Parts: sequence; structure tokens; C-alpha cells
Amino acid sequence: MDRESAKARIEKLKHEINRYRYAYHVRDKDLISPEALDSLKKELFDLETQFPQFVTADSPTQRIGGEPLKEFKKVTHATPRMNSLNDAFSKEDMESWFTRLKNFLGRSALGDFYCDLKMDGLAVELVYKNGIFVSGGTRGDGLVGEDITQNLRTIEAIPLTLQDSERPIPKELVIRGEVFLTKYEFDRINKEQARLGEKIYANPRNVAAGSLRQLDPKVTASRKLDFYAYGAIGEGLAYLKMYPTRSAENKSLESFGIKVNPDGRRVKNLGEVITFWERWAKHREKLPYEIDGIVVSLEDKALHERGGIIGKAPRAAIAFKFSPREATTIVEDIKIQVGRTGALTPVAELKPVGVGGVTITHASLHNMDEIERLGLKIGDTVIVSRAGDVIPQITKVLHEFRSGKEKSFVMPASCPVDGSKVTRDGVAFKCSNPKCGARHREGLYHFFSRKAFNIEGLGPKIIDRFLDKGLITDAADIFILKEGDIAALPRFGEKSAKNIVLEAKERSQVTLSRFIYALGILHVGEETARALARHFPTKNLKEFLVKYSKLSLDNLKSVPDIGPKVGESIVGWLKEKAHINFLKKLERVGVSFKGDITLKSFSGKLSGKKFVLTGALEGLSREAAKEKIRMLGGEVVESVSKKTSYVVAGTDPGSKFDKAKKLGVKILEEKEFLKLLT
DNA sequence: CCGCCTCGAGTTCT
DNA sequence: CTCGAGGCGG
Repeated sequence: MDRESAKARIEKLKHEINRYRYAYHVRDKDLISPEALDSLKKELFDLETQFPQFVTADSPTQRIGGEPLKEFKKVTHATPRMNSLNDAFSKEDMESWFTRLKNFLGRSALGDFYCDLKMDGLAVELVYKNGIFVSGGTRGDGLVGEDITQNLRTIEAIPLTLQDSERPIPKELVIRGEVFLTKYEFDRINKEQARLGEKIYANPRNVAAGSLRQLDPKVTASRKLDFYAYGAIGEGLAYLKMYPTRSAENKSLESFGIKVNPDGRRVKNLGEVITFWERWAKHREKLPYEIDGIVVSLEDKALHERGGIIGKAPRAAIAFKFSPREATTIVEDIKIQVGRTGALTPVAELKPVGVGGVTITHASLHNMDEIERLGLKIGDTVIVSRAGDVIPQITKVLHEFRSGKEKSFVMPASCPVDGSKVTRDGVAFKCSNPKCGARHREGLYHFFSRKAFNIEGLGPKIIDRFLDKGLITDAADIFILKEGDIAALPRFGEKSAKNIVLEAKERSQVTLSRFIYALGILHVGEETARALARHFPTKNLKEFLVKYSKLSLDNLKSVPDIGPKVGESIVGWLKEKAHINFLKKLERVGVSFKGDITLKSFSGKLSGKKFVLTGALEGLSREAAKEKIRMLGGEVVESVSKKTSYVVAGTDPGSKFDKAKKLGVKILEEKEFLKLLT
């Protein structure tokens, strides 16, 4: 980036970040998620590092902590001050932290670590004198915070008197921990807000913070806040010596009746820290509250103390953050992809950004309507997330970041692959040439894909090379390829050549339904192919040619789920001369049929029952589960409705689970499901 | 004709 | 997984 545009971008970032902060802090409005805001701050920080001449004192990156509000009395914290934590975002960050710490302490080993979940809440300090809760405050600037004692008293998880314990209760005990809100409470409060026509909150953290800052403790009490402690200080070193490790300290806190996070663990080494982090990154959705990472510290408290403080964070502890679920980035360009059906799909090319543990560089924009709905132009700053935690998607365009240099995207009038005219079909724009190179290519990928001929090792990359070298012109050619032809290609070994030939021969016999699906007829997917195979069974390709070319629209419409549109598409496909020739060629090269496993639905104990699967099952694959259900006469469908009999929920279920709950559909766990199968 | 239930098609990265 | 749209019953 050149100097001038960097300067302009820095200005824009500063201005917008301040605007978002103002909206949130002063006007109590959420314009943007904290994660997206972090993402913007990071961009600003990076740019300022690159162009230090543009750093100003009023930059959001120069700000330290929040100042206490006027309405609350101030409290001065116990020593050591209430620190924040340094962040690590990757395993590499963790390794360098580990090495630095070892060097600093001059030790070859650091002993065990304590891993705690990093709650996304509000840090507070509680003071107990002779076992009685006397005061509590927010972190503030680390030295002085707001006195929110009255509000903290309303939190049931915070005992007003410490429980009798076999351990001596110290005269003064200072506890630090996190006040947070469960997702359940958050939803309840938001529903209530909506009912009252009040503002909807963006995330539980904001509500927790807002609730603690209430001047009226009754409001705080109505929001069932929760609390976990993560440490204690009291009467200086004497206390430290009594409980020399984090684990021991936690035990003693629990014996006093103070909750600590039950999922915290003592681990042996950095490898186990990373395992702990990965496990929770994956399972964090299952917790009743939000976490944004883990906190790693030394189990040995004395050693931790020796690490001291760098800046305003302890050296011997670190926040190992998860990759955010959404981030901001820039749309650098919009390219067009032509699919199997000829649809032109616009795809955004993004400035690479980490989201949910992977680096995102592309995101589909689906169609022109979507681009208009978002109000997106090339060069825009956008928020990206991952739908269903997998597929990257642009959820919002931050129009305030426009510099005026953005360019509108225009759907081309002619196909970028072969130049044919582009026509509009519903929301889609399509290349009008059925023989368009891109369509042919995509059709080939489809033909050999998992649900069709399922030839392993014959993915898009390999097919491309075969096509480009003229080794094949259509799918049928794959079955007459010679080992020598393949091995002659650069970067192709004899072994892989042999494999492909062998695999093709093995897979040249398929079920009729797979065969029909492979043809890639518009509107004929897995289910419709299955229905066709069931209604018009044929033993071999010769018979198929005769029987299917005679099918009339009325014949087809007698099949359930086939109406005029689908019927028309099938008849049209079969009439095409080129397709007939292709079918004949397939027969010549030895493609043949074998019986479908479950063509007829017969009555079993599950007949008449409809199943929907969501989440991953432990014991068996999704395909195996479907097969089992079908064997017993049950039906497997893809979406939940009132007619669904059961939703089988594995680990990490998706939106179908929520829908089932809403519709009151019976939900089966894996165990119950297996019981039903036997 | 409307509304519900399904199916089809497209999608990213490791 | 999500969206759009085809099929079908009322």
C-alpha cells in the first residue's frame, strides 16, 4: 500500500472505530460485533506499525483501559494490580511465549501448566473480610475501578459469607474472577427486550457489562448473572505459601463456597496445552456461556510471581485466543465461475483473513440479488463469517469505509468462458450454450463424483489435465484409457496411472440410480434419480436406451415428485442427439448396471417414519446410518418439518436441531437411535 | 392460487 | 448448510 492511501485508510479506520465505540459506550447501541471491531483495530495496528509517522495520540490503539464512570464510587484494588493478559493467536505465538518465559526464568522446565477457559464476561475483584463480602469493583484501569458492591451482591454465585471450611479463612481474602451471563439468560433477556420494544443486545458480554453498570441493583438482580473465580490474593505471601499451586488454590476457593470453572485443567506440557485449546475451540458452542479462548498460566504460583509483569500483563500467563468467528476484510475483486448448469456465480476475492481457524480468501456471492442486497462494490470493507461454521460468507458491507474508488460489479453479458450470450433465469444468470466448455468440464467432475460413479483419485485437478492434454473428450473416454497414455503425462507415476485404470474398470458397473444421477440432467438429483430407477428399472444400458427414449411427459409425471418442469427437463435431455450418442458410447466402453440395494421400499419396523440426521454420529458414518434406516423401511429426508418423525442429533448438531425443538419433533440421541435400530 | 414440504445445486479449505 | 424453486394438497 502506498503512503497516501495508507494515510487515508488510517484516518478512516480511526474515525470509524471511534464511532463504533462511541455508539456502544455512550449511546448503548451495538453497531458491530466486538470480533469485527477487533479485526478493524488489528488492521489499524498493522498499518500504524508499517507507517509509524501516522500514529497520533488520539488513535484507538493508544488507549489504555476504560476510565471509571462518574456515577460509581471508586475502589482501589489490592496489590498486585488487576492486570490484563497478553494474547496469543497461534501455536507459534504460544511456542515463542514458552521459550521467552523459559529463558527469562533461566529454567529448562517450567513444570505443569494450568489451563482455564477464558470467559467472555467482565473481570471483577471481590473483597472478603473475616469471611464477609464487603466490597467489589470492576477492573477499571487496573489500579482503580468502579465500586459495584451493591450490584455484585445480587449475584447468587457470589457468597455473601464464606462457607466454613477445614481450611482457615484468612482475615482478608481478595478474589478475582469473571462475571458472565449464560447464553440462555441472554436469549431470555433479549426476548423480554423485544417484547417491551427495547433495544436488542448483540452479545452476552455487553449485557453482563451493562447489567453491572446499572445504577439500580434491582435491574441487575433481574438478570441472572453468574460468576467464576480464577484466582485469589490475600495477606500476601503467607497465603501464597499455603496454597502453592493453582489447583490447590482453586480447591481452597471451592471449599469456601466459591465457584471456579469446573473445566479448568492442570496439564503437563505445551503439547497438552494445545490439545486443550483445540478441543475447546471445537466444542465451545456446547458450553452454556461464551468463551473466546483459554488462559494458560503456570501451576506453580511462586514461579508465576517470579515472571513478573511486562507492560501491564504478567509474563507467566497468556490468553490463547480462538480464531474469531467473524472478521473484517476487503473485497479485492469479484470473479465469475460457470457451473455445471451454466449458472454464472460471482465469487468475491478477499484479502486473506483468519476466521474460525482457517484463512479465508474466497467467498461465494451466489447471485446478483445477493450483491444488491448487500450493496457490495469491489474494494469495499466487509464482515466475513462462516455459515454453519464452514462456508465463508459475507454478512455485511461496511459502507462507511467507502473511499469513492470502489467499483460496481456488473454481470457480464457474455459468458467469460466461451463468449455465448448470458440469459437471466430466476435469480440466476446462465450461459446459453449447453456445450459451453465450463459446463462440460463441470459435468465431468459431477459424473465421477462421490454420489455418481465415485472414482477415487479422479478429482477436478486430474480431469482438467486429461482434458487439457486431449486424453479424453468426454466421460466415456475414462473407461478406455490406457496406463501408458496416463503415465506419459508429466508428473504422473506408473502406479497412479495403474490405479486410475483399475479403479475405472471396477467402477464401470454402477447402480441404475447412480447412473441416472451421473448424467447431470437439470433438476434430477439423488432423489429424483432414485425415483426414476424405481419406476423404470432396466437391466443394462441397451435396454435403458430403448426404454428411456420412449418415455413421454405423461409417463414421467406419473412418478411422484416429478411434475411438468422436471419431466420436461428429462424428456428434453433424452431427445438430444449428442446425449444419445454419449449413452451409446458408454455402452461400447463397457459401462453396465448392477442392482440398486434398496429400490423397493418394503415394510419394516420403521416404515412410514421419516428421519432427519444432524451432527456427527460417533459409532457409524452418516451414510451407514441412512442405509440402516432404509433397510428397516424408514425414510431419510434432508429438512425438518411437522411430518418428520425423528431428528437424530449427533455431536455439534446444526440448525435442524433447533428447528426440531421449535416444531416439537422428537429428538433422538445416538444411543436412543441405536436402540431403535435393534 | 397459496403455503408447506422437499429436493437440487452450489460452496471453502485442509 | 442455505437458498431457491418444483411438486402437490387444500
